[in-house]
Amino acid sequence: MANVFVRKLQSFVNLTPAAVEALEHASACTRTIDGGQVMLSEGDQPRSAHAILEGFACRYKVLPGGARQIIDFLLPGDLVDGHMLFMAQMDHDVGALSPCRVADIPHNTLLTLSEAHPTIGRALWWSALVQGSVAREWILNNGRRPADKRIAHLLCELCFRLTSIGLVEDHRYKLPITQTDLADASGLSVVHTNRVLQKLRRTGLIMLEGSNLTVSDLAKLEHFAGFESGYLHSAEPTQSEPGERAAQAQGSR
Amino acid sequence: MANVFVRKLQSFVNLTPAAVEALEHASACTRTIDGGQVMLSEGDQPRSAHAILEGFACRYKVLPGGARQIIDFLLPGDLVDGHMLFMAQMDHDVGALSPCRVADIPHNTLLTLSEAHPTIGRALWWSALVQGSVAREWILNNGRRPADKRIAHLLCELCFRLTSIGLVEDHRYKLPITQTDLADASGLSVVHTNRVLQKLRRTGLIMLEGSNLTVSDLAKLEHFAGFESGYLHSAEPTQSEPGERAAQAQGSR
DNA sequence: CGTTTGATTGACACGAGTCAACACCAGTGG
DNA sequence: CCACTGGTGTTGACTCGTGTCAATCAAACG
Repeated sequence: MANVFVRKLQSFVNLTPAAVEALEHASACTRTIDGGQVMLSEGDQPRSAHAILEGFACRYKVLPGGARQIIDFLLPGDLVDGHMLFMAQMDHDVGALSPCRVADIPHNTLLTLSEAHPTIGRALWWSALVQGSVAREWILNNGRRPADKRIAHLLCELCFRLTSIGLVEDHRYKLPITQTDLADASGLSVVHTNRVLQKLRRTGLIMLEGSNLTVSDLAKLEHFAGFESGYLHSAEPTQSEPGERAAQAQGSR
Repeated sequence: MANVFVRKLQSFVNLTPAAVEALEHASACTRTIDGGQVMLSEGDQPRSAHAILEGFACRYKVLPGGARQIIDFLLPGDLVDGHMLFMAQMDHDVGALSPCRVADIPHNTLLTLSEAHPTIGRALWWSALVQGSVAREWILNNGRRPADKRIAHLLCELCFRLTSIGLVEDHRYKLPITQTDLADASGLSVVHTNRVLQKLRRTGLIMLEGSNLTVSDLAKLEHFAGFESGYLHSAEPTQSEPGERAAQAQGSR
């Protein structure tokens, strides 16, 4: 019933019904953003927090030379700038990869809610911890895995995260991401990324038609990539009932 | 007067005198660990939090093949496992790089203190946010900077962080870190790390005698590495009085 | 003294980057 | 309706940064 954002927080911490309703109410004010648009820039001092309800976005940093490194992908349910509740200014950019619908929640509101409902504050805190954990895994992935496993691992992570919000259907999910994005996320060049993807397809580990990715044998891909979902600290153990969750996700607009 | 850990939290959030005293009291129970020892392993479920008071440590993850990636360096004042207040189990290892003195603070105590002194909870939260921010910068550094700038950037970060706790004296600081560690942190091989270090020395950017690193012209090194301290979200702007801070640090055992 | 750990070298191999075309498609506008 | 455009994917040829292997050295240590 609640929106993806609230449901995700719920999966972290057991929110009281009152807290859920308050959050739901607070995140009612939404806004859409075109794909390719910049949502937040380095140095920004937003006065409200943003949660993604629909669409894909990403954090990234840009080097003087123009090189870009994607730091994290932001999926429906993710809190974009929770850290801005306390920090002075953004230390990275956030851009929409596809058209996005985001909820705007004023910092005041969020802070007030956190005091009224301690579970909310804890959920936000937890969210920050998980994002940190994911970032650490990315350091490992980009630092010590060869290109093919690196990209495979990234795809596994996306698959896992999308599954938990019911966006994977029949082993297939939409990836509104260009090969350039994939390259910038894994620290490779576009050309090499292209070749690696071809190899993954030839090997039968993935199937790509346009922006639709099919992973017929997830276990095989995960084994190849050395993927273990522990670092995502998801509430549900690996063996959850994806059906039920998916149904829930579909149900809420 | 307070210990490094408390002082660092203070630099994040303005703790009340009562909070400072409570924290100081809570972190009075210390313990020493030999260099090279493992402090925490993946899967551990510690019942107390650990703060480093003296010595160097690092977070790292290990791949099945044996490859190791260092995720972060832990310096005096750093909270090692703040995330374990909420998470089920460690998703990475922590090892001491040099003999360390660490404070053990039971989770119960820390949680109780957080409720009694809201500023403490906020300081811990902030600490998690900063660690996340640092991790994101590492992703950029290891993903998009060439080997020489990568290592230079790492050295800049260490210099900056050590300066803020008064461990840099006369442009020189102790680096109890082997080239293997440096390699594992920057995602390079030991051999190449060695050659890069030689180049940095030849260029006059750094001076290495044993484990003592001297950076005579910090501005030059920072410029070369493209280092900007913003991501460390340090309270003090770049132009602080290192003299005073250093004196403080020396004073407190 | 042997032993061990860390630093250093050289030779060589290979993964990944770069450059430059070209193909394909969706818009877009004349 | 078709030419033109820009973005994305795909290729090939070539270069170059890093990794690997193996040997040597230096310092620390029992």
